[in-house]
Amino acid sequence: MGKYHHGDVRNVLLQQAENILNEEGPSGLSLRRLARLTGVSEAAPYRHFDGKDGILAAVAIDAFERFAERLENVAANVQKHEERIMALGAAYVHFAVDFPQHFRLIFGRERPPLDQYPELREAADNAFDVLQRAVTSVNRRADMTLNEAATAYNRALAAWSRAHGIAMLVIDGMIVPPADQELDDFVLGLLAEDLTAPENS
Amino acid sequence: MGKYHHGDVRNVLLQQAENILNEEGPSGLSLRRLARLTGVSEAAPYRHFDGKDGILAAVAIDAFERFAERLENVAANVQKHEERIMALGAAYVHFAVDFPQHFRLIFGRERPPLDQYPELREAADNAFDVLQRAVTSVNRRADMTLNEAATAYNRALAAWSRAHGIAMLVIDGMIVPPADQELDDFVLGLLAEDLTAPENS
DNA sequence: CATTTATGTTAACAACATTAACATAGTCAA
DNA sequence: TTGACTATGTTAATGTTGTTAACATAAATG
Repeated sequence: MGKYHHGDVRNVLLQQAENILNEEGPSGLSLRRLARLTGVSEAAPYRHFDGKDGILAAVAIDAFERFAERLENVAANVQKHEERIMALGAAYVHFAVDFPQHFRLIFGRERPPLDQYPELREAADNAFDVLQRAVTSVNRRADMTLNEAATAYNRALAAWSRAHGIAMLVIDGMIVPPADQELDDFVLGLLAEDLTAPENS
Repeated sequence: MGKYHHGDVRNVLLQQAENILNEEGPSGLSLRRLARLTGVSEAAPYRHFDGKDGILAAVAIDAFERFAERLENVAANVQKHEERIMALGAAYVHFAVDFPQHFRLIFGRERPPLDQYPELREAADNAFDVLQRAVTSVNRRADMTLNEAATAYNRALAAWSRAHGIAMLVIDGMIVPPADQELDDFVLGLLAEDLTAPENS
């Protein structure tokens, strides 16, 4: 009775899952509803994914890849070290603003456990490697002292956490970027603030 | 048959809910299990809370209050402006590390909508006011130019987002604070990094 | 062509949030 | 005190969820 091979059911499910996720977040994504919307029986998704976590993992992998791609592009196109750090931070936040649910998924606790999905772990490691490499590359020289290396590492962490904090607070609506300014400029301004500088900047 | 008035059921439920939340996060908190663990019927919680969101709201209010309390203490006890910003950032992260689930609850998307729980909104506003006020108080002088005021505001945002980013990445396990260093010192170091400074700091 | 595998189905299960219908303890006015 | 009202408890029901089992058929493979 049922139609078989309506096309690439797996991809249709995945695409539909991304749509739902974008609008309602991971908790609003119900497997049964997903199946219904896709026009397939309620148990069909289990033939293509390892349950709900499996679908979330697939979406997260996709998100990690797009995320890494963007960062790589930016890192490759900005030569000067300081500028590259800044540009990466801006791109980081920009991605979060463009795909807030995906961003939350890859960082939040609804992300399926990395050790249960090797491809997910790989995608995650790759994205963070891109980030870390791009930030520390210039600093990592053979003749660095231990202290200098530690400093370079701290810089990477500082840059990363700043971008992450801005991203989170913006997509949570706690920080509202000014309407009369480009998002990137706003982010660059925040990243460049030096809290130890005198007050009259 | 059933015992009535086992004591303060509302508070027992709330306490139990906090326990469960600490161990398993908001998704692991099931109303029915909560009721069972509390030794009360499965519908009883609905007499004391507005469903699951109601319980989460109550927990979140509690968390906001503890959070604000800590920040207020720190702000009141540190006089120098730069030092206060830093100390607040450290306290911010420290709270997140001490109560990761509560921190996630008050910032994440599982937090019940503020406009449905006025007390929750009040608690949230209060916490952020404490933060904002403590960071900008010294800068906000009557004779400030518009530009100076904007700068002060940006500083507050920068401080906030940095602390938030560190907090998030640490409790998500993406950043692992060195074991041989006090958490506060580690955080202070990251907060003080100036990304625009020359590389050999 | 026969068999195996991939992919679909329906039906069932247990857990969940929520609500309705009902019962009793505590409170308070008459 | 008594009688009504309210607060707080109960059980039972509804509808949704994730997941699995039992079954059916298309596609691939020998």
